[in-house]
Amino acid sequence: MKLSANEEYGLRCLVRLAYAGFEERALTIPEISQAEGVSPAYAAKILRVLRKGGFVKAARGKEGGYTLARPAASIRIGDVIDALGGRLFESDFCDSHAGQAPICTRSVDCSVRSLWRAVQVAVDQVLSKTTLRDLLQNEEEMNSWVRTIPGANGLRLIQ
Amino acid sequence: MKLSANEEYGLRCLVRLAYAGFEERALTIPEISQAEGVSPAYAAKILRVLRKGGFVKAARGKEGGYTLARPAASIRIGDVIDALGGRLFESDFCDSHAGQAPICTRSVDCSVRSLWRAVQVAVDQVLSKTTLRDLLQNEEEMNSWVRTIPGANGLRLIQ
DNA sequence: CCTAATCTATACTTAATAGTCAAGATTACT
DNA sequence: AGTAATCTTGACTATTAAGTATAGATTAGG
Ligand code: FES
Ligand code: FES
Repeated sequence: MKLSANEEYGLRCLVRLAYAGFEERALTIPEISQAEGVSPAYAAKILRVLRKGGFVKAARGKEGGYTLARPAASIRIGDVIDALGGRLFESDFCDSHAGQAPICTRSVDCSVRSLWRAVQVAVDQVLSKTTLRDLLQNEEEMNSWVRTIPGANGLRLIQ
Repeated sequence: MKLSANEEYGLRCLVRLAYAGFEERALTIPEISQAEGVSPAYAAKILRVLRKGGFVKAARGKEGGYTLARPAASIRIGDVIDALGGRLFESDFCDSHAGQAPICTRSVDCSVRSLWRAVQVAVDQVLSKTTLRDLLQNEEEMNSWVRTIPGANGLRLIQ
């Protein structure tokens, strides 16, 4: 249960593109690569995932580059993370972790499964209510905003 | 951001040991291995992590086996998951994902970091309030119980 | 039409996780 | 003491994720 590199870099790239969108500007792979400190080839690989997910669009050739495919406010971070790193508790998780048994021997009635669902719901609670637009604020604004998420009341962000 | 195999199997083993504990019974590696459908060698590897984490204790030799190191009610699932799979948003995550730059170029004021913290808190909200004891109920009881977690009110478990 | 700047696709290498294997150490029982 | 059942350890292999390399396709502008 760890954030993946794809999730981290992918989201950072999107935020950058959203900012560039304010000035109607496209960003090229070299630009993004340098801004995030990753290799151009790796940036390209990440951008491809974002393009296939429908979050950004690309223009080729001179004067080309990447822009958001739709307004930042309509891009749910939950969807972005799904595209970049899959779900925490995939629907086939129990099937694929059944070892040699046909399925978790407790599968008809499994409290562990119930716990994973609860964790997944808790994560979705935050991610599905956050849009790319919400990430275009400074950290402090973001901290207060996140506390207003219903179901996440009382979250304490001091770590 | 995916559950790891260690987390899944480790937690399942622990639940099994908790049930065996009701009858003051130790479970051997072959027993656990067969019950969970994984190889004995793999079960041994997982049990080792749990032992090093202080959740189970082992007795060697004939009549040996594994038992819980302390009462199920005092084993926080959050701690177990930390031992088995690390944290979602490790404290050095941003440092180790800075690419060639010394750190995320937005690091003094990063809304993405704030989001990751919020997700981590949401996960902790569930896991730190759940003990192994809570997992010793059937799935339905577990579903209702999980809804009572403060801060997770209104969670909907239908997936 | 040619060129330079750009994205695209696939294959490759490296690192991390998942899972196996084999040799050793401890204990109960006879 | 001897034996069989048990855990312990470290090294090994396989699979997946992270990151690189290279050749090709598209476009603006001269
Ligand atoms: S059904 Fe998935 S852990 Fe039991
Ligand atoms: S500081 Fe971690 S993503 Fe910006």
